[in-house]
Amino acid sequence: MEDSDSYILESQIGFVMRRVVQRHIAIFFSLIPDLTPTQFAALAKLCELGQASQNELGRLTSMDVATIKGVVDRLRGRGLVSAEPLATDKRRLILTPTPQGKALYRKLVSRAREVSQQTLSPLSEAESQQLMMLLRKLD
Amino acid sequence: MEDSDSYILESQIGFVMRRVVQRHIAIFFSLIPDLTPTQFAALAKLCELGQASQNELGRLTSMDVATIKGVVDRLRGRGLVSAEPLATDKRRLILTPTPQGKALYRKLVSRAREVSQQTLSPLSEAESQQLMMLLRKLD
DNA sequence: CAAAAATTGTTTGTGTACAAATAGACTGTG
DNA sequence: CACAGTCTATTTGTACACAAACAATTTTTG
Repeated sequence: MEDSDSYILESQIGFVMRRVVQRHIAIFFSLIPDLTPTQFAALAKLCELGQASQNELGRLTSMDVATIKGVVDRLRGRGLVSAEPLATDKRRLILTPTPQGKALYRKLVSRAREVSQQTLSPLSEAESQQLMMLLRKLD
Repeated sequence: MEDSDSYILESQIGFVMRRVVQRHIAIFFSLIPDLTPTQFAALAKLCELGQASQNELGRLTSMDVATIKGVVDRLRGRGLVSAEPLATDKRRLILTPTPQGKALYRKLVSRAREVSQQTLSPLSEAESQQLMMLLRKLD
């Protein structure tokens, strides 16, 4: 019966994940103060693709239309991404990384790998793989 | 050498966690549209404690001073939490859940448990425990 | 006890994140 | 071909999240 007494906030998956994400973002910032994780994700995906519409980039990086707009605007504002409307489909805004965007990405990518590594550093290799496998199932 | 080619955004712990958190928040909202996860966390912890200063509540729920202020302001605005300065230490703002706050918490707590359960539903019991154990190490 | 240090809370500014509404452009089907 | 439905992007509003700076108040310590 004492149903409400058994709710331990600290044991809830959402609470723990929020804390782990906070730690991860702090590590990211310590190694890559230049960009936020979200901005880096958008830039990385765009560099991988070479080119994409804003909407497409949002879908591929799991960002809402409003969110990706803000992120892209900031990347454009810093000259890392250029944008122009597509002639054959006037709805779309085609994004391309600028040379500076590509250069920055190349410069940061090894540090980004380091971020993932540091985040997982309390775990063994086997544990890290286990964790990734489990998280993927919740994706 | 082709170092930058081997960065797979989708395999990075940060990216995957961001997606898992997004899914969790969506589940939370579907079952508990009344409050955000953050608001519920603050209310839950305050109900557990009976009483706390704003700063203390923030620390216990892993919220920054500015964040906890916003969250508490909204809970106060809805009459779920009451606040008054502490006589013996005029810096502190003592928070207490109102009767409505307590009632809402009691009403929602079983649904909150359901949120955690649904979030973990793609995993077996053993896998869920494994995941929680691994996440705790990253905390 | 007095000055230095620490704590609590507020404010401001930037950056996600999502819902909902809108406008313009395309696509498909009748 | 028309028009209903879909897609892309923008805008607005709300809610975290954190850094940095500030004021007021303890607490520490020399």
